[in-house]
Amino acid sequence: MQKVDVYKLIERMAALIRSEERKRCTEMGLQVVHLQVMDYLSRCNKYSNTPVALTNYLGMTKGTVSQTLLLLERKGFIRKEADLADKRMVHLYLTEEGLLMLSQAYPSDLFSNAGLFLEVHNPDLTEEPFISALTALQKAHKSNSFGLCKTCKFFTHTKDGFLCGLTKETLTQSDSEKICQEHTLL
Amino acid sequence: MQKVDVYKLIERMAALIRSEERKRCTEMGLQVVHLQVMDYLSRCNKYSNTPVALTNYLGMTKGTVSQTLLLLERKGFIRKEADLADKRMVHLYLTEEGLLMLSQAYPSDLFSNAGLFLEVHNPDLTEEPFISALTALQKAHKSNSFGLCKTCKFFTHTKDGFLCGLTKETLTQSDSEKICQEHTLL
DNA sequence: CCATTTAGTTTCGAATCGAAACAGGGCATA
DNA sequence: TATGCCCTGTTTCGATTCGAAACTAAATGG
Repeated sequence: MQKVDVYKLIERMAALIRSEERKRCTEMGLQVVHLQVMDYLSRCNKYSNTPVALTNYLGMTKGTVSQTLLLLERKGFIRKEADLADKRMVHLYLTEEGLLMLSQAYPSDLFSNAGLFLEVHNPDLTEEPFISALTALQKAHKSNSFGLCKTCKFFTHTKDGFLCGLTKETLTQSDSEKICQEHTLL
Repeated sequence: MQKVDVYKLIERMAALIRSEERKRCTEMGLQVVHLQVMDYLSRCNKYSNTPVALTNYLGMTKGTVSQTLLLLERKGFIRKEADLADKRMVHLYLTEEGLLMLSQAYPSDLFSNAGLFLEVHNPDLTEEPFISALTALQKAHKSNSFGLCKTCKFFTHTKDGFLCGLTKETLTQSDSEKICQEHTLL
């Protein structure tokens, strides 16, 4: 089998998801980028909630990201906080309103319905092939892979929890399941 | 296993693909929507190359699609042709320049590199789980599923080829492997 | 034959988007 | 400590996207 075909299938799924997202966003008076930003902020860890990380994640220019963040802040969906150590940096947080809006605009019923179909028609389907496909894609992606913290090569177990080998900080269970901009495979 | 998690993985792949697409488009002086439109036109069949189909496929309003098409036409990437039977309808075609631009902007090396990784690290990976996931997503998607012609319930085999049960027209091999806006499962 | 639906365009104002210039903090090195 | 470079983020500009709504014209269906 041509392994490229797998990604054709994934692209088609991505197109369907995108279309659903767009319709949702239009109903809520949002742009698709807004949803992407808020979704990212809800799933990234404390090292990755900065405008630069967003710039890399979305593949846009920093000027554009700056504009979008300005608007989201005006609308009250996100909040900026200066970094105490490095005064150049800014950390972004979803507000209560932002979280609410995200939960309404996110097409979770599309996924849960599709999940139900799978449950019924393909009960022995496992996550493994999808994890393999994601890992391969992350490796092929030239810039950052934006993977989950716990799948990073700097992630280690210690006697009382988890540790990031890059920042030497201890991590909580929740930290370890979030997206990190420093994520590196192998 | 929660089958919803499969779609979390797919979403992450979609985000990586999107980011790569955006960077490619920026380099080529395109908007992401332009690539999406041209990619769709290169993969849809003769029933589905109209502005309305694009509107449904992308989930945008028809006014926006009309604008985008105007620009792509000005740039010489697409060509419009009036439908002979129904004078309200317009058919869209990629020009030579459009095809060339598409082949340059499309992140095919990302997919072929990822495919190579899979070839090496997961040689017994099959397409089946991905097909199942796509089918489930198409069923869960409220509006059109935009699937391949040959997976449609109106698609039938005849003694000298293929037939669309909806239009009663015979189909070529190439037709049967393209995206159709009338695609219906089951 | 007339009302309704459908395909597509036009117009408007807000927002996106990339490019480029800018401000200012960190940091290395001389 | 001073200089220069890199990094993070903002601002400004003009072209384009985007949705909403009004519009034209062709098909459809009583």
